[in-house]
Amino acid sequence: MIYTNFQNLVWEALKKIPRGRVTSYGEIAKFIGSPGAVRAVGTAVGKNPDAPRIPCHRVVQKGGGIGQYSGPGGVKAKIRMLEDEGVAVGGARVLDVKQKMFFFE
DNA sequence: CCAATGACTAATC
DNA sequence: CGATTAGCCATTG
Repeated sequence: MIYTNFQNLVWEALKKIPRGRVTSYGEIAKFIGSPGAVRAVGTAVGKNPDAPRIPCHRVVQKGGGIGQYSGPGGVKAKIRMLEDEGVAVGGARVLDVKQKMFFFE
């Protein structure tokens, strides 16, 4: 399986997210040069090989919503990993999202 | 090339 | 707050 360039860009962006921080699909889309391709970004993230180097669980919805997670454990595991990294999560939502949200440079 | 799909977002109800 | 609708774009068959 050969991955597309779009997917590589998305995963490159994911690797830049520091531990204990989260980002939104929209930010990634903007960073890779396609501000409106949030749907495509979500699809690309979901197809990632789930390698340890790609922290796909640090990607949440713009308003702080957890969103989805295709890995083992689903959304539940995603929340757990975030909390484990120091991101406070209440229900299916990041509490201090404005503070934890990471923006690419 | 056309149609369907999906880890999104914003607007409405 | 949850459900629905409509736009959005890259990928896939």
